[in-house]
Amino acid sequence: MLKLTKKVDYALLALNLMAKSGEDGISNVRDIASLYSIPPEILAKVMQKLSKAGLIQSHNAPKGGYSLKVQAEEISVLKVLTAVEGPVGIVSCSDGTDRTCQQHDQCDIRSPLERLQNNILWFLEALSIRELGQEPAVLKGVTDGSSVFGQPLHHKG
Amino acid sequence: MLKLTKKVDYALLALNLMAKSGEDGISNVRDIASLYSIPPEILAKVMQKLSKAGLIQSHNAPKGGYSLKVQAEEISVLKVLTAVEGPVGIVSCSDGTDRTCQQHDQCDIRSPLERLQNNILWFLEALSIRELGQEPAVLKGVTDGSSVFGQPLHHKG
DNA sequence: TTATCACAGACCAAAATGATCTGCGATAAT
DNA sequence: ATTATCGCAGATCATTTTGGTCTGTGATAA
Repeated sequence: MLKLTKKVDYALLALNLMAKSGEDGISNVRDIASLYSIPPEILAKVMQKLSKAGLIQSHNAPKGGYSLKVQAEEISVLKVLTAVEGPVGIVSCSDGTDRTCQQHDQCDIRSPLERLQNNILWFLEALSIRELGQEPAVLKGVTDGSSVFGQPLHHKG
Repeated sequence: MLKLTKKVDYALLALNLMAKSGEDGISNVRDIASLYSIPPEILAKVMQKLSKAGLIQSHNAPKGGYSLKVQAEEISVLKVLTAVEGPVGIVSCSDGTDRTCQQHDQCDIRSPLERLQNNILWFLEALSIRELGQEPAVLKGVTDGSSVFGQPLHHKG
């Protein structure tokens, strides 16, 4: 529950690798899958979804593969999640998939849960593929205090 | 993906109801299940977990049921989630369940994902059952600006 | 022409989740 | 003491989601 799927993990790993390999670096499915021990067929599907979402550019040819279509800073984790798994919603009622919710009429906790969801989405949108590849030490400098990252788990107690 | 389970939904609904019914209000499974159209057996299990976690107090007798064991302000959504579904982790590697992760050695995105996870957990911990029952208008006053709730979804663009 | 790549979809397996069924134990009211 | 009402416990099954496999097609540079 509240867990990212493996497909998303794979997508993030691949995108992070591509981000590190520079602007026009081309990586193919076979190599990435081999490096991270990912089933090639699965990664292939994931990459296709990222391509359709406009996050990466496909080069369909020998020595081809994929390259980032936009800068790593512009690719948020939320975009990746949405591209791979569809719209994100922590409550089933709020993503339009559950139109037969038995609790809908009596439900009196929707608003706060949706607010909570918006915050999570905001975080996912705020974290870019570029930041994903930063070492903790590097990230630390810009994440203490004002930034949303690196907050303590417990706000009290 | 990233979705709360129905059991958690049920737990939050029940706890919210109990929070509204006052300090020593006792509610039984049958009534709550009936009110929200929840399968009684499911809700029963959920309530038992909440009881074992020390969030509610059981009264095993006729006219019995459950009452809050601690104040609604002290019951965070994270506590509920953990009680009902076990430890929360958005990445499988970080909750100790996946000790055979094929990507572990090569994985270079763990740190930022764990940071992201900590932020989500922090939000879940910051939201209490009491706040869950507040109307949007009521909540709005204390959530604009400094508070973590009610942030805009997009921080840029 | 061919080997290497992406593209596409059907298909199956495993796991998580939701729900049901059955029986037991505690206790207040009668 | 008996009984009806409640929680407690677990095994079991169905459904959905997810992860993975298989087969084949189309594009293109060497």
